[in-house]
Amino acid sequence: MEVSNIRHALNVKREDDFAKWYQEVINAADLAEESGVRGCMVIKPWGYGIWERVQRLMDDRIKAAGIPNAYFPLFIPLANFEREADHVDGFAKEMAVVTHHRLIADGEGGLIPDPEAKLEEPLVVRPTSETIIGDAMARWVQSWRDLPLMLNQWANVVRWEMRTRMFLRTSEFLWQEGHTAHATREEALEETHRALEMYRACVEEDLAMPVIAGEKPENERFPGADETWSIEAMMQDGKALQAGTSHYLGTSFASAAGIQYQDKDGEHQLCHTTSWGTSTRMIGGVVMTHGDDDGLRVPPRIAPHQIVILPMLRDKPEDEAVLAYCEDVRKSLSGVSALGEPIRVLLDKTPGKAAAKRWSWVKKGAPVIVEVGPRDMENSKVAVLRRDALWNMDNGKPAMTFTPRNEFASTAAQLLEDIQADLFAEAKERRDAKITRGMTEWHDVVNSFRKGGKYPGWVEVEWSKPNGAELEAVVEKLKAEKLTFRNVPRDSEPADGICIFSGKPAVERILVARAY
RNA sequence: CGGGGAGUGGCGCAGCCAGGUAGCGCACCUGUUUUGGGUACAGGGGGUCGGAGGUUCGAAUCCUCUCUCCCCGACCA
Repeated sequence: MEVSNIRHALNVKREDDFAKWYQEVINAADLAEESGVRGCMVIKPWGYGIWERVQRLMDDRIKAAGIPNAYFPLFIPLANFEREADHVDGFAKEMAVVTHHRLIADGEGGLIPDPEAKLEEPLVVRPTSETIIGDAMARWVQSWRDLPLMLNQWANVVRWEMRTRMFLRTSEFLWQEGHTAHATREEALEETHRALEMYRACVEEDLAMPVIAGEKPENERFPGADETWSIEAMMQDGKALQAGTSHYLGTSFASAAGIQYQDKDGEHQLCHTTSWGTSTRMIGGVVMTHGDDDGLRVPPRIAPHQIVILPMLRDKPEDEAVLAYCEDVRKSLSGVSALGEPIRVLLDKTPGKAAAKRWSWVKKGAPVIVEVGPRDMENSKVAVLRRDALWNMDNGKPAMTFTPRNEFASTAAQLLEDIQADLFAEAKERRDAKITRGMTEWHDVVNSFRKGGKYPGWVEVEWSKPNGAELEAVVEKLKAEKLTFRNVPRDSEPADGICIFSGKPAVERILVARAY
């Protein structure tokens, strides 16, 4: 299919070593780097710019749902976690704790925490904010008129993970956490689903990453939640990535924090709460969904620069004219909107060889690269390179299209919309081809993962949704094959067969996959 | 935390086993060359070898401790 003389921008190909390729893209695209602090990364401008775009688009959706932002403390009193037993069980093993508030010299040129300055009560660096936001909600909710109470926070959180991976699992990460309190279970569930749907829309429409929304089985629930829902994306190696979660917390957190209200009859009632979050992990998902052997491909909606204009400067007198021509091209785009927003154009005047700059933008994944040389100027044209269709398969060279300059401005919006749509379609097609349905024997599932090639994808099976010891046994069975349950797809067909694990009548269909 | 691997100029690596103050490719700087485009040649700048301690006349090379990263496992919204 692919001509062999293509000289790709990366040294590692996806099919040769996916993990190494992932690292290389993050490097080559200038997204982030190691910080020297265990499990923590430095997010570089291009990576952070993408995050800011994601943040903006998600925040718009949250605000459109009528949920305002607020900010709560980074430090949470230890005692807060002791109130909800399941919650503390879930997070105890991975909490960073502040125990002192002062340093003193150790006498050997170093510094140590001052034993005299030990905190009465240790403070936990938030791994999530249910407990501290719950405190506030308890104060803020008195009457049924105060409900629903809906809040969102953009923040950093810390979870002391054993093994970290850039963007996918870092000790500190950036995220958004929504927290709501409602009068009834029905309203809280409705909010849980509204948040889930908001995530699905944002990730599919903005990040161009196809996901499957559904409910997590009991063993995968958020600590303390009654129901956990997720959106699951398939990476190019067939593994699953949880890209967002939404939880119905029942009344357990309300009970722990005392979030209650007086209803119209004057009776005290516990609130039903929800929480939901998405994080910088989504950036890792974008890399593993849209990246290729030449680096990253950023979907136009989340690209900090959608079009990069590259003047072919050669330290010659005509450089000035080329630059002026590029300025004109940029100006011609200034009134143009694409995908509902003013188009974002960068004229890259930084010194350096034009060819090297071109490849750096290819690796970063700018959706459209426009090259302009003296000859283009002479012909009133621009050379357009689509990052999502980089190569001319006939000659193995970059697929440049020479477009009349006045035509380019009028077609740019459509071009970006096409790229956004094509990236999504490509990812969706790849994913759908890798989901297997209809298996009724467990050993067939095992074989499909063992022998189904390098990247076997997912399998959807029917099961009887057991709990307790029976569920544990099933989870162990999965574990033995390095498999996990992902979710029960929201819109899957009803079950009509038997449980693949027990042979009992099945009650639903559930996705099984290897996961990040 | 268990097993394995690795940390040498910006990036990728060699040197280490048989210790004598560092080398290659890319990138970078200067000049020339080339000019529908990841050109070529010549010259040049930059590192004290993750960190600390030890052995030694002398350590990137040997020993001890420690930090960090990668892979597998365990663990994990």
